[in-house]
Amino acid sequence: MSIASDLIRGNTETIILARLMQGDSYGYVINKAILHKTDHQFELKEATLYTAFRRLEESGCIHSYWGDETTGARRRYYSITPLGRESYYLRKKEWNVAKTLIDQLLEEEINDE
Amino acid sequence: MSIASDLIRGNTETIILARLMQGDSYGYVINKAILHKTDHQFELKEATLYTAFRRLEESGCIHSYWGDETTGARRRYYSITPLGRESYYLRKKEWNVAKTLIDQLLEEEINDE
DNA sequence: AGATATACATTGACACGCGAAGTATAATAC
DNA sequence: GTATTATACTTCGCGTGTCAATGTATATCT
Repeated sequence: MSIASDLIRGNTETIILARLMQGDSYGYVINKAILHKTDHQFELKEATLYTAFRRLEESGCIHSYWGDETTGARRRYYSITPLGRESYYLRKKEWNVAKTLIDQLLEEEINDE
Repeated sequence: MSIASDLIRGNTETIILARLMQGDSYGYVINKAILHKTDHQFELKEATLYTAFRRLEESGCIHSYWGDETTGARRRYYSITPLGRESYYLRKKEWNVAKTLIDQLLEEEINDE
């Protein structure tokens, strides 16, 4: 059972930020890490990943620079900014609030009064 | 702190189904119930609610009929179908899986290897 | 030489949430 | 008696995020 797009929506950026909290990295590796961490149950699609990077950079949450690889394909590295860290904590808090509310609303209670 | 649109996305239909698991009801009351259940922290916007009803009916998860009120505004009642019940359980399962995966991915682990 | 893995980018379609505006009836206030 | 508020549903159009598809480019493996 794969995870529906509409359910990760609103979390992709936070997922990326979480990864960058551990240190600078780049798209391909971040995606592989997500795949690995979820036992291949979930992956961000490339287009989704790279457009999320754009948004995060535009909003000042991350900063990018080209790696100095002398071999292999070029890599665009990303590092999280102070604003990004702040945003990460806030988003996590929001997620936890939302999670609780949704759990509450999905209950099939027999009587709620 | 209100709940972001992108975070409830994918759950609105399940929320409605959860309400209808308790018995037939209509839009206005369902919305008030949600508001009440979450201590006014969350409500489905009218447009969202009613378009979700449309989708659910189109997909055969719910069935609607006009109430026979002799006074007040007309009410369109909804009842959940067997398919709707099935769908409700499935969506809840999916939500729980997604929740776990997302929680896992949002962890700011110091070392994951 | 051809296939596969690495690595990033862009376009266009699609779906959902929602602000805004509208319709209609009944109850309450002044 | 009319103005406001609550009840109740509907539709239009915009914004945003996901993703399939396609393309570019390099290195390694067979």
